[in-house]
Amino acid sequence: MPTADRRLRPRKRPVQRRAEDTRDRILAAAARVFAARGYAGGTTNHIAAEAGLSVGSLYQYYPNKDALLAELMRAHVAEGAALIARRLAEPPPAAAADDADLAASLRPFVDAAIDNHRADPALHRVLFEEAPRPADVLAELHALEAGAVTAAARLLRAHPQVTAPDPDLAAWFVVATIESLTHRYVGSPARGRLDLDAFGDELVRMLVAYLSSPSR
Amino acid sequence: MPTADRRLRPRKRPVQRRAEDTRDRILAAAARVFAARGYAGGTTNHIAAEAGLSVGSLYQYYPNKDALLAELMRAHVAEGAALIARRLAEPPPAAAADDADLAASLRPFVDAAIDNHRADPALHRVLFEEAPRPADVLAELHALEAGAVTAAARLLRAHPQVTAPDPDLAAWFVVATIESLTHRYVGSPARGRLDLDAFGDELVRMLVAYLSSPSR
DNA sequence: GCAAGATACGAGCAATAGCTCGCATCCGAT
DNA sequence: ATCGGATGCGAGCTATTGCTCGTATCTTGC
Repeated sequence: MPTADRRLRPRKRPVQRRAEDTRDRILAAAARVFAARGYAGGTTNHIAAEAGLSVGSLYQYYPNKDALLAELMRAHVAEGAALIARRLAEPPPAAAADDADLAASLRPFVDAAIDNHRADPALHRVLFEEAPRPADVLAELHALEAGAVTAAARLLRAHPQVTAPDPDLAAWFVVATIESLTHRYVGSPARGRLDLDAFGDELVRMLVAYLSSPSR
Repeated sequence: MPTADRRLRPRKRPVQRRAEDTRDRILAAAARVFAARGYAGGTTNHIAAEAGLSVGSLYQYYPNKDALLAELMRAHVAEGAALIARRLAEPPPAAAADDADLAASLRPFVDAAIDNHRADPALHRVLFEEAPRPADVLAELHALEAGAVTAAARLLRAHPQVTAPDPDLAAWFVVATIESLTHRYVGSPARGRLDLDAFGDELVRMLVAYLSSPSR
């Protein structure tokens, strides 16, 4: 059983170039091992071996197994945030009809979600489902989601064809739907019958229909 | 590390009344312990203690830890199947407009999903996210989902106001959306701001909008 | 009341995990 | 060239886990 609460941050700052490489090698190895063997099955000895190092070296840079996991989570979350920021920064394609406009606005969110899952679905699953998530990482995650919901709500308010009476609620639904369905899609047998682009198209279609349906 | 592949079925059929009670007590204790401490953290000794028994007794009825998990999964899946069957058997409320009709048809699926998650979200999470899922249970799960998709597709074809060009694809989206969003909802901080009924209503609204949106 | 099987017990075994620590090796500043 | 700190090593300690097995207790049919 892992020793629970210690520093989850690296125990030592590398000062030589060599050490920095080592640090990265360990983290990369951890990603591969966790993805392949799961959290419980991915032992620190496996990770060290995969990195071509001894356990001792591993523990010079990471105080315990959970620290490795936390670092991977942080990296993945940061990458996700960067991904969506980049997508949003892209100039939106010229708008045509109203619906097309809304669809174009939603597309960056969908594409970002797809990108974030496509890279390494197995690792993603281990990080955000199987593994125990330390409180601070969970908080970071929720903050990220809250940010996305806020951004989505602002976007919905700016689009006149959005008929949802409560944009905040609708925004939560939009974000949750994108995240959840993408996640489910990549780990589903349905993937065989439907390629990623078609999936994204259909997802956008559903959201547009939901948001611009005649109000009640 | 758990011994991987052995019989996952109980090792001994109880013949006395007392034993049957014991079997049930063990399973109930396992549910509580797994829900509270996760899969890895829920040890067989914990479970035995929680059941007020010794480990030896536990192993008279379940050959190993994974068998307990498999049994819980089977029970949960069976309950889910029963739940949806019951909901579908209920006489649908009298139809009004077309949209209301479609909404009424979708409602049983949504309610069944909500029921299935509401009972014990923590256990549900452990069973279907954290824990290793044996192949046969996974297959059973996929079969259940495939069945739901088929039923949904049939339903969609029968509803004239459904504009989706590909009912099979739409059916997958409907089932995936219901399952995933419900799952996400029960384990989300958003739950505070939105009660279950309102959630179900909004979910149905989204699906109706998606399915009956003007075709493109 | 009694035998025989069913049930329950729990100390302890074997396996394996996370992690330490004393020592070897390497690198860079002087 | 050398010296000191940074880096790397890996046998092995400690803790814990899943699980066994010999024994004790209870139930039931006669």
